[in-house]
Amino acid sequence: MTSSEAIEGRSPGLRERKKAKTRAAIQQEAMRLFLERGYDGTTVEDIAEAAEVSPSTFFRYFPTKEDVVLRDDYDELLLEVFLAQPPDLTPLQAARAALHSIGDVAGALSPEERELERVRMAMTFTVPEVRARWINELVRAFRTLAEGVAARAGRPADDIRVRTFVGAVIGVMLVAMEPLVEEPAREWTDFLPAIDEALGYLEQGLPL
Amino acid sequence: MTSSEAIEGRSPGLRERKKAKTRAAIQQEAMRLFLERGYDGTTVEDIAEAAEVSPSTFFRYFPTKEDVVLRDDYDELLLEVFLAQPPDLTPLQAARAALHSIGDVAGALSPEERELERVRMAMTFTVPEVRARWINELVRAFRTLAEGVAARAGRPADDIRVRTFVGAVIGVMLVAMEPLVEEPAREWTDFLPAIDEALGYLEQGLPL
DNA sequence: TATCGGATGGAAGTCAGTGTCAAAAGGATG
DNA sequence: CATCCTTTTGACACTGACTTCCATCCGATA
Repeated sequence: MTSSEAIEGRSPGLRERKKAKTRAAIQQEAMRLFLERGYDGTTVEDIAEAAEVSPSTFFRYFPTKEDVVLRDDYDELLLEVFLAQPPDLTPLQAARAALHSIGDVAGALSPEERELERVRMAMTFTVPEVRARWINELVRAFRTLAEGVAARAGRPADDIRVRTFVGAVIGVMLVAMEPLVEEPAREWTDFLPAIDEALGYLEQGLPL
Repeated sequence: MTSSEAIEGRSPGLRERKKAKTRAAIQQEAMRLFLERGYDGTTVEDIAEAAEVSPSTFFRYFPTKEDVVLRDDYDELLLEVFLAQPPDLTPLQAARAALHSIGDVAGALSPEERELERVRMAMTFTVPEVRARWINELVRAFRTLAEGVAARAGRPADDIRVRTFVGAVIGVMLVAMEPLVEEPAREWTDFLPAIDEALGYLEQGLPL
């Protein structure tokens, strides 16, 4: 047991590695097919076949078809980065700084990863059902973020002002990225300047 | 044609009246069953049977099961009321005034209508799939609202400041009403003060 | 009343998602 | 290497949302 633990410590073991590979293959093939035949034109069975697994295995990895598009690892990353910002920044400044860091991370991705992210985002904004569920993800992510903001502001997480702040940030990011609906070919990082500008207006009390 | 038009002008004709009645019956029975057995515990077939129509007719009136919950006539009402506000108000003041007017309208509803609205709202916030799609409705409604804001501010509708404003208002209303998730028995009008307070913080530039 | 067109019911089919069970593979132990 | 246990997998059957198509019915109009 001791030696095996050491091996697992270094690399996650054959079992885990295989799972990760299967998950990646499913997502990869799904995006390829979505791009080729569209989201609705691709059945779960098609994806399973392309990824060389059974349909039931598909659902073991992704609870719904939408989750193949939605599942990513950036939400928690965003939270970590936000929490790691210097404490002397205001919450809004911290949020903007965190966004820039995430943008740097995204910029350093390999071409394949970038392409996968691009298609993911295109689907997220283009397919109505997926977009609807994505907003839930956003709310959930920022609900966690509210705790960070609350800690930073020295207020309880259910404080109306904290909640208002978080809600405004959610809404602003949403509309700043909304042009993606019309231009699915763009990457979301293209919209970082727009988000930043919008957060700036928020900081100024929404001048009109 | 002339006489029939006159009649239609007064009352919409038997056919239209029957359709409205059928639509109302489906929604009514659906809410009753949802309250009784829960959303997932009620099939479309159950609803159709209770409303004495065929399942195919159900889908002619409501494209999806979720739409039975989401379909209402208040979105456009809210827009009308907003546009009718005196032009000397700022957009935010006009939004708050419009909300109050809507609250008055909701308060004047008959007990049956109130109850239906209450269940609608409870389902909207409680059932994940429905809530996800509701946010889309909200976005769509406020996309129209953006035009009103733009006109009021003397700016184009795609101006980033206008969009930011609208996005912030969406987000703020969203989180202000979010406690409905925990307390589905409440009516949404109970949250008007909270929404109003939140919009106030927005006006002040999100003090923390 | 006769006729036209929209609304309805019903049947058959597709696809997403769930539950179950047995076979296969992974990994630990002797 | 042989064995045993656990996890993963595939196959099957089933439910429920939603679509399509066609025969039928009924309100509107002449």
